[in-house]
Amino acid sequence: MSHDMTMISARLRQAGFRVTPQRQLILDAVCKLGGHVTPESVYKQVRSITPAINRATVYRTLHFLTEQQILAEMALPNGRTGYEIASETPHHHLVCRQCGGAVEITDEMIRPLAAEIEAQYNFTLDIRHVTFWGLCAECREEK
Amino acid sequence: MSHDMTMISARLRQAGFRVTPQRQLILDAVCKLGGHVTPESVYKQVRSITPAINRATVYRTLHFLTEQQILAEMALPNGRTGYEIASETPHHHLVCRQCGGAVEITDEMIRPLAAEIEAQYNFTLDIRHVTFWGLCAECREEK
DNA sequence: TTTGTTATTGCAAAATTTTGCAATAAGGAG
DNA sequence: CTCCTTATTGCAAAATTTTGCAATAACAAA
Repeated sequence: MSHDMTMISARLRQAGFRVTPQRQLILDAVCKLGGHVTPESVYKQVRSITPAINRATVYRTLHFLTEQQILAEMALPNGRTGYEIASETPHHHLVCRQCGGAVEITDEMIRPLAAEIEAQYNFTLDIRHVTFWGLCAECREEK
Repeated sequence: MSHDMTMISARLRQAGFRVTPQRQLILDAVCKLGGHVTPESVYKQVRSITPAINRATVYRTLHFLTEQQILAEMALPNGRTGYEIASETPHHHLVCRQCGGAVEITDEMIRPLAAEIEAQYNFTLDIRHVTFWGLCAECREEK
């Protein structure tokens, strides 16, 4: 999953935000690294390209891009926060609290629940990413 | 929702853990404060009773009690982690990303999804607490 | 009660993340 | 191309959270 910078730039400017070199570098880094990245891994990756970036900017930009739905935030097994490129078709994770392994599940799976919540609580779900915890098959056997 | 210290003590000792004054104080504090507490609010509460406790112990104990399913961990609107007494009947939260308000939803609601995930992925869900994000009715109107 | 094992704590330092504020620079208007 | 407004960054300090290790103290067994 990659990113279309032209599209994204237009969207951001449209909304009154600015497209800075830092934001581009950070987004590139997330793509380059692929999968689930941490603020620290992004910082290191960007740093390997240029020293012209501050750690605080990485944190702030990661939050920002998440709000803009360009990235998705996710709970990592160690209790920290990870990020990934937000795909148009959202997906969710089953994380094993024993081995830390993660399995993806499709959005269709939780759609019925989303609809019910919406109807019953008049609450507009914004399920870009949900993490469920549990035990994977292997770890369960070991017990 | 309160806690039965006798019961809990037995359970912990049974599993080879120890029942220390710190753990009791922290559990008391969570109950006394009620609802969703933060590590800092627990620390302050305990401190107001006795200075005999360290901040690191609060963090470690909160984690520990969560693993023991005596507490439940939850994502707070500001991105930090909160805790609450784990009720026998688990429940989940809808958190509004605009106003930060939280609504509880019952476990029955997500049970069907849990069953499907279990069947399809052979993954034992451990849904003690799930947080869904979105927009509450009021905040949606304001847009 | 006393003793021995080892889970737990306190402490101090490191690691991670957030925040206020002045300086900088993106990008729309002229 | 130049100017202006103000969104964004860098910096430094604060706040939050985790971790290694030696000292302490639960509690099971004798």
